[in-house]
Amino acid sequence: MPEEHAGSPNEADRFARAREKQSLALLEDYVELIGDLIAETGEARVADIANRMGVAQPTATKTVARLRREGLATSRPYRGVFLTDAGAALATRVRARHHMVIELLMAVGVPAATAEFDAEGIEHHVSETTLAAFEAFLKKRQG
Amino acid sequence: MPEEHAGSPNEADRFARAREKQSLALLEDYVELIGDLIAETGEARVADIANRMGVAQPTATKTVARLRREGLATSRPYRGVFLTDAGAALATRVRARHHMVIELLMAVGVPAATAEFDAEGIEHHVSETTLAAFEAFLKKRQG
DNA sequence: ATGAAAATATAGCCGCTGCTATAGTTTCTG
DNA sequence: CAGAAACTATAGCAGCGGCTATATTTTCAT
Repeated sequence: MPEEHAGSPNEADRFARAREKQSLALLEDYVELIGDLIAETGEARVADIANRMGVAQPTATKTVARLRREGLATSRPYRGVFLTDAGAALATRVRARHHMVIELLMAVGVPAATAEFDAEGIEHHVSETTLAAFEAFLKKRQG
Repeated sequence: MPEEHAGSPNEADRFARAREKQSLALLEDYVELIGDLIAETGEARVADIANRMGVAQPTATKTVARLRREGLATSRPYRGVFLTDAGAALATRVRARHHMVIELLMAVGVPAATAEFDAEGIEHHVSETTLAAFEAFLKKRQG
């Protein structure tokens, strides 16, 4: 018989889930940003990605390599970066969730600038269930 | 003159802030957990910490060493772990924020179990400003 | 009090995400 | 079209946070 100390849903599981979400967070940010760059300027160059992410250029290069390994992007040396179908689909989902989090935060009274800052970290940990709840809350409130 | 492409508050700054928050997240989790263990059982042993965090024992040992380096905890070999004043103060703040996030999520319609899961990752990215907004929202709604 | 069990520490491995320095390509310009 | 500038890739370093395997210490029972 296990102990089941504090929080109801197994504490270790909660932490494990948070760790897992975190490992995907960076990929989600990159995919969203690459999608934005392509939409804005027609292409996503490593230098632009690095600049917008606020990291050194080799860091961006390395992460793009990981995106390739994960099947989210393609790229040829000295050329731009492109999203695969999976990458584009992820970008779309991530962008929608990002905006929803910002809207929810503002709806409960968080100033816009703060909402944009905090959303950057929060979004990656919002589950489908929570996202649906946010959507319903916003709809009821202003719909 | 900088470009200022997409999001209003400098995008790179947002990412930098999220990375910084993330680097503190693990320490916050450990400090909160150690405080809980001491409150519940009178002491925090490495084995218990590892078990509750869902990691292997050497991982917990290593992180406790980091807590010591950061001035948040003390420990002597083969003995329990204790919080410094700074560690205890952090634990209190973290616990309060954690509960506030769960309450806010439930207040906007997220099921309790989901709220507890998602809060584990979300809490670390909630700023003081956002926390205050949550508090005001809850007060107005049910106070 | 001694030997077994439990707890902790140490060593050494891995991948990720940063970084700087430098080499190699492409692109632009005079 | 050649040299400079800009961009990208590669090499190599560091810290973090996982892991397993193993050594050490403490605790518990006989």
